Amino acid sequence: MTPKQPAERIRKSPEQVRAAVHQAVIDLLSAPDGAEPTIPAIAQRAGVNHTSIYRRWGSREALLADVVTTRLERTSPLLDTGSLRGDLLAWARASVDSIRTPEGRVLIRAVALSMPTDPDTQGDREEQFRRRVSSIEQIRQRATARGENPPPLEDIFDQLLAPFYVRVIFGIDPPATGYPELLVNRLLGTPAPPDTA
Amino acid sequence: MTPKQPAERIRKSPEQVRAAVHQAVIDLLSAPDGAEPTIPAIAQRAGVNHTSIYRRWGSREALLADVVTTRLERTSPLLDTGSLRGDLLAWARASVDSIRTPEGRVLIRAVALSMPTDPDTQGDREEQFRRRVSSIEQIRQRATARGENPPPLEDIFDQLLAPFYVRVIFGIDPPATGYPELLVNRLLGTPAPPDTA
DNA sequence: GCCGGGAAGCAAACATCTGTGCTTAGGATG
DNA sequence: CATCCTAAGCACAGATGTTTGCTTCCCGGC
Repeated sequence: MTPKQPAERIRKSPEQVRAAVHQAVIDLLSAPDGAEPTIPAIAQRAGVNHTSIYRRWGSREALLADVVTTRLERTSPLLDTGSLRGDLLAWARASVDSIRTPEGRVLIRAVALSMPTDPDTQGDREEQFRRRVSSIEQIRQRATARGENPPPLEDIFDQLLAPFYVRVIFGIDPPATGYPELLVNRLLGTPAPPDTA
Repeated sequence: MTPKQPAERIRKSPEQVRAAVHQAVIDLLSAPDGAEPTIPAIAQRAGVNHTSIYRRWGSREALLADVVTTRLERTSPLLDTGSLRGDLLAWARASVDSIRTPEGRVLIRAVALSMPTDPDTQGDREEQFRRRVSSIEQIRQRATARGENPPPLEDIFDQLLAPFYVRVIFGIDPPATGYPELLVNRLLGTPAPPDTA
């Protein structure tokens, strides 16, 4: 039996709870059987009482959404390279790098899984969708401001975003080299190479 | 209150149970909150005892997989049009039609959701994946036999399959007209238009 | 330094899901 | 037509997840 010192009984601050729970969610989504972790399991892993989670987030769905959006918003540097092609390439490269990590895959998957199908939450779904494509939208707007003529959002969605998501879902690794370039070239056409292809 | 005749107490035959349960799964996946239905809920909806489901399928995952594969295998006519482009177009049209129906969306979504992430079931995942792309593979093989030179599976996957899945997941309807043609043209190149570009 | 709001922790009730032993209907076989 | 075997239904028990009432601590303002 574990020695139980009375001093162990320290209460975590709200911020500590938040951080611990978020990390636990990521860990549990990444590591074990890939199944959606239960709230008691998350609580135990985070070392917090499960009631804290229930009271704070209310449901596992809300918790998952919170974790995912928090993490995703943290990883969007979205650098301005000065051209539409450059921006899209940078974005695609960042995405490919992301889905090469377990956490990245987990987040993408969680986004997909947390998208509800029912008409009730149509608003939520659109909100989620807009969040997910907001970087793309910014890239498009910048391009337009520059006088470039970016493809419609739907085209970028189909050709750039979709392959990432579906590969993550099916567990198909992206090609080892040149994948971002391949996708962007497909989308924009091959860029009149100055020397070689 | 519903009139409860004692004659209601009829036992369903195994085949009736199977059909009722399958239908209940589809209904529950389609209709209510889109969440994954529980076995008791499925049993109630199907009008069978939940133990019958537990004993027969063992787990909800297995049940879902059974329903999905059964349904999907039923809807794959896969006609031979005589050319790679024609076959792909037919496939894409069938897919678009499919994801315009609630049941089609539900099935796609269920496939995506049931794909496990963990390395333990790597075999299962590849099996599932192969099942899902088997029609594509057949189309490719037929094309090769004809002397045509079909694109690699991965390209078809990225450009034809991926948009369907991701649109279903995010709830984005495909363009009203010309979508299958658009995707196939992107994949194969525009087919030497006789009049205009 | 005292007080009050907010949130974490605890325990226990509550609901729900999962699984088991048993009975019995229904169909196949002889 | 009698019998056997499979699987459905029933009742109940065990496990797990969810929720609530209450206490205690931390962190502000006064």
